[in-house]
Amino acid sequence: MDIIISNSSSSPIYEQLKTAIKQAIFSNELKEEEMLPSVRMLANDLKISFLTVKKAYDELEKEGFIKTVQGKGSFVTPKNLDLIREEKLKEIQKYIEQIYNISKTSNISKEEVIELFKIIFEGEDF
Amino acid sequence: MDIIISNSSSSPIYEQLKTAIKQAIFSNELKEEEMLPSVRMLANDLKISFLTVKKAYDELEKEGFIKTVQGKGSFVTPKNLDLIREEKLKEIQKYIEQIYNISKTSNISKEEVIELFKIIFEGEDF
DNA sequence: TATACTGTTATAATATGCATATAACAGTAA
DNA sequence: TTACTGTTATATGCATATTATAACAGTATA
Repeated sequence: MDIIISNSSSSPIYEQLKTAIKQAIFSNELKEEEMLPSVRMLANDLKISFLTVKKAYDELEKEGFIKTVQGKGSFVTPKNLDLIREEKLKEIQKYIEQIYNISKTSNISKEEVIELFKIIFEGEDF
Repeated sequence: MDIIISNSSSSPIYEQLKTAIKQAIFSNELKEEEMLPSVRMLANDLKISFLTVKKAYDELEKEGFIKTVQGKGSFVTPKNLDLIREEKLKEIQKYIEQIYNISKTSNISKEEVIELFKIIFEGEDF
């Protein structure tokens, strides 16, 4: 698993980790039931605290992506297509929120945004 | 200038201020060369610290929206707003393209994207 | 059972960002 | 001079992120 963590990034390390691991799961780089690196190993590799890794793992478990068993390790949850879809929807939602913020402060109307949507989504009706 | 600041908002007060002032500039509620409320006046009105207002003003100046002169006040920069608009439209277009790519590869329908769009843009006057 | 891995928990320390209060300083205009 | 402007310095409170350290607990295996 190739993970690059940036200290200078505005987003916290544990968030960057979560994103990287989700991507690895989506791309099947981390397969179903596969064990993730142990919190200490990964922390060591990335030169960060194991507590930060644990925080990322804890949240990934809450979101249903992995399952952790004390004494054994953390494992990729058998793929749940609905979960992946939900995740992608959240991604899209974030983009739309960014668009909303830009339009709000740039005098760009909802209709103009819709027009762009139409062009990119190829002439289908909204 | 009607500005509403929410303490419970997730975004910092100075960001909310910046957004509100940009909107006022684009809507021509604040006209070119017009003086903005003084940091202390506005801080008083909004029941916040003048340092918070100053932070917002400082960033707005860096972004080219206003110009501050010590002893006189802060003034709306004469500006080619159309140029800013064009740049922002291009930014939005890039985001929509990203959304298109995600939806295409994740079995997410155009209708679902529109639904999200509606929820986020809902009830806003443009 | 001893060991070497796993994860868990508690505590303390540090850094950063946001926001505040206060006080003093500096420029502008009447 | 007075009364507005903005500027700067210092200190405090608070939340979040991250860290180090140490001790504890479960699992697998030689």
